[in-house]
Amino acid sequence: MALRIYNTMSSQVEEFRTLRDKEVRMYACGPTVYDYGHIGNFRTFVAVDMLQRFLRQSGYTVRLVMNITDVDDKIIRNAARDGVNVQQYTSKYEKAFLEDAAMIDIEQPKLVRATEHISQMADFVAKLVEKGIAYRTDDGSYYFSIAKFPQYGKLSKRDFSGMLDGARVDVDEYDKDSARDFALWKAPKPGEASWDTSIGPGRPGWHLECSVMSMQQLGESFDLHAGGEDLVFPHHENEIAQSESLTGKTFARFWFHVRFLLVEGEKMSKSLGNFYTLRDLVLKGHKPSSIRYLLASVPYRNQLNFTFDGLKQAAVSVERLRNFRQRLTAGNFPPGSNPEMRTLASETIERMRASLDDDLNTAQAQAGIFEMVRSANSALDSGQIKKDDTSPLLAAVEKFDEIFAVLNDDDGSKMKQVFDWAPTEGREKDISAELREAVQSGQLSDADIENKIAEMEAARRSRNFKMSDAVRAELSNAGIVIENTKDGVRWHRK
RNA sequence: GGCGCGGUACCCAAGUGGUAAGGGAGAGGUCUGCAAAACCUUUAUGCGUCGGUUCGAUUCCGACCCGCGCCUCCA
Repeated sequence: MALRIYNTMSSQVEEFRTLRDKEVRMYACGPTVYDYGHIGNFRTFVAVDMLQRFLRQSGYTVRLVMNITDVDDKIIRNAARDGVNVQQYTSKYEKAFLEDAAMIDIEQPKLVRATEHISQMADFVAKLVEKGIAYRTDDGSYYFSIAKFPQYGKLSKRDFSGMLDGARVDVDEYDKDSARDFALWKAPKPGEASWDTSIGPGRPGWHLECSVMSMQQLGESFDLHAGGEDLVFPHHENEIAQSESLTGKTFARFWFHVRFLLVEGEKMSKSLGNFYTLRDLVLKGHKPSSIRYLLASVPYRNQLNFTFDGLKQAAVSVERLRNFRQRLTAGNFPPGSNPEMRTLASETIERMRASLDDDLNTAQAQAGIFEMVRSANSALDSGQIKKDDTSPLLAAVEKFDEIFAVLNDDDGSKMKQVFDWAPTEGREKDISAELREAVQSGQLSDADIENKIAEMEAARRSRNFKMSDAVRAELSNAGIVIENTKDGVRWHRK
């Protein structure tokens, strides 16, 4: 069995194959850093992250490159509005993006920035001009002539043959030859960022950076190119046109596109009031792990309906997995082993792998781990788990978390970062009671908590339940949950 | 209008030509000083509607209804 994955280019699920044996070279279209990232952005990035993680788990070496678009119309406009230069403007949001990505455990890829590749982009345009594929207009802009690339439209399955007729107009026109020709390079406008290059002053068109940087980092042909579904056209179509007409080689073999999500059943938009950045959700008191879990729980090609109810459900699901892991690590078990548990663990690992091999069916992989958790909890209750059984079961949990990455119990410290950030943007008023509580629970050190628990246990031994309940309530208010079990006290942060 | 995706229980959401995974929520129970965790039972004769193919369809085909996406540098 091997990974089978949907390829937008062929419109079908294909067996994933690499150009170089066990090495995967992939490129993901990253953020345009003009604002804080929203959960739609992060759905895509989480999906790419899980793909990357699963490829590693499957034995591949993965080289993932992601671009940061740090110059475009919105950036130029907003920077001007704020009275800062482009670099000052984007560095703030790039930093925020990286913090956010780390908050939901996205492994940081190799990052490349558009503004650091301006001269390479200009050279790229010059080569296209030499080949007669690109042309310059009188204002100093450069366009790609789609008439010179007959396969144009092959990714998005569009027929541009009608458009090609329009390309017969006089090349000396001021404007584009054809309405569909796209800008490779934009001539400078007053007050806009501009670079002096071998092809003249100006700034790059959006599509160019991805062609230039991906090929520089990964070679003229590489394995997989990823992004949100909206990028299929025109962005990725244009990247293919530029790249393949220059090299004559297949640009990327697999095209991986993540479907847009819905929020409370509707398209996320500012006008509908259902537009949320990652930080908005944390301010409301939601844990990063809940957010990641929810984003990860619907297979990437399906529409995901992101709801606050779903976020609560995700938190409970994560809690269930964490509790299970804690039961296994903290419990005392009699020596020996129960062969059924070893079988259960290996079957679960196999099932998760098969599910993910099937075009990253994350929902099925989750079903697999939960079925194991129920069976094993049942065995735990009836004392059928022996000392040697914990490690295979925990290994299955680890396999799951290598991909899903939601079991690390560090939500408190991550939420603290957002808590500390809020006042710097005048958003103190948006800090919810839930966030305050979560941050508070992070204030108590493990040692503080252990001391309180010792106090409580002493009270319970002397059957001073009033005292015991008081300590429980105190810890509960501080965001700490105490569980008394026959194997002793377990605790965790809410 | 063109191209594409989807409609599964109270909610989220897999899946299959042979009779519906998983999670949450609800109800009942076991355990329990309290609390929590966990387990057991239970909740879709039903998978948008109507036809068709088939021994048999939720799964294939057709029509229709509804939702969504791209066609505008929104992931």
